Amino acid sequence: MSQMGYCRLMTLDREQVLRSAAALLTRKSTATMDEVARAAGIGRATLHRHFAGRDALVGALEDLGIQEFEAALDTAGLDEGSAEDGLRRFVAAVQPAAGLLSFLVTENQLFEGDDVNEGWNRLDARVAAFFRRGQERGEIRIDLTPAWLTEALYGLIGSCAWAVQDGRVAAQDFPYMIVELLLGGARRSVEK
Amino acid sequence: MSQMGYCRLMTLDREQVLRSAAALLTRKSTATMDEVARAAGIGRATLHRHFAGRDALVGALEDLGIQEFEAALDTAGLDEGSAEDGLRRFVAAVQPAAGLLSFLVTENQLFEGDDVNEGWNRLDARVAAFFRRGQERGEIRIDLTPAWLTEALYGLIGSCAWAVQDGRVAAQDFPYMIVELLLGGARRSVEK
DNA sequence: AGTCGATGGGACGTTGATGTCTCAAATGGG
DNA sequence: CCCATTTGAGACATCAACGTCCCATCGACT
Repeated sequence: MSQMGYCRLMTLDREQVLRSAAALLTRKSTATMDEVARAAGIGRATLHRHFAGRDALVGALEDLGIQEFEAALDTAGLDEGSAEDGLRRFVAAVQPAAGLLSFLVTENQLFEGDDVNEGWNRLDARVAAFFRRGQERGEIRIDLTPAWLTEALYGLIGSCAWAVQDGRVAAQDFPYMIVELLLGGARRSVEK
Repeated sequence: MSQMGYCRLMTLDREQVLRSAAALLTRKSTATMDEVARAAGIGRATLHRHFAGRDALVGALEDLGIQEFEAALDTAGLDEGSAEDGLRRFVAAVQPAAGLLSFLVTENQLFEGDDVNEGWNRLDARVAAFFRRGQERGEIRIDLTPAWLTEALYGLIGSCAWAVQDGRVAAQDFPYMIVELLLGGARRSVEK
């Protein structure tokens, strides 16, 4: 009747399975349930005991991604200091989850928007609000809408995550490449 | 047995089928062969007479995308005038094919890189060379590698195409949003 | 040692997409 | 007006992935 130890072990396993599934699906988004199970070192039956099906797995992955994204937003402290420093801290904090986020974004795109997880709306709103505050404080251009800047940030995170995986960008340059391009742009100006 | 819906449209050119397939797969990348056929206004059998299978269809779509991408590069005249003007012309020229390009990029990502169409390498090389020339002429920052700028351009094109499709960005702002962000960045500086 | 629960492997049946085939009907040219 | 070609629709087999189930095995706790 020792439910305590039993439950804790289960959740740990579930967490590990989720991590390895994220790592695999990040690289191969069409991976089979069997491949996911093998990658986690468990049998397909056990995988189905943890997650009712593929939808449930992707759903759990979605929750995990949203949670990590939100945690990155929280720990970054977007509003402390300049917009640039806040964004730099955020991108650095979100880097470990970048691949997962990229996977979830494309997964969401081909999902016929019935019941989208409202967590995305909350995150979008936080990021867009960050850019809007930057505009109000005169740090961010006003001719680029917060919605577009948010979308562009996601796109750059996904592109850079893929470039890192392909070896075209060094992992340590991830935050620099994204923030410098998003904020500073590629144009070489006199004062820089 | 008069099928009223189909009498009107006679021999549909392979080109037209490709166009409608591109338009559909851009929105729903997992569309069925049957859906592709219906979207083109033809039967599934006829679709198979034009393209041996799904792989052949995607391959033809790939060739079409590469061709349009290259045509955009040619008509834009990247090297005429400043890098900014060249990029602006190119993004405007590539806008009609942006959705297709986005589809092909993600399709290529989940493709286990066996025999990648070498057309992509050629296009990547041209774009990267454009950025490199901009660096040599002092117009482009040298701390952002041409490979990353190329990747970022693709990412921004895909993100903006999706944002336009979702109504978050006006179609007429497509070139402006991309070029301004990629070259100028979001930071509000004094001289701007 | 004995028991209980979890695991993994495998064997199902089901589903959805694919590719191939045939045939009737429609089209267009001669 | 007739005939060759093309088309759409449907039937059919195939295949891969999914989801479910069973059972032998293993590990942990008593």
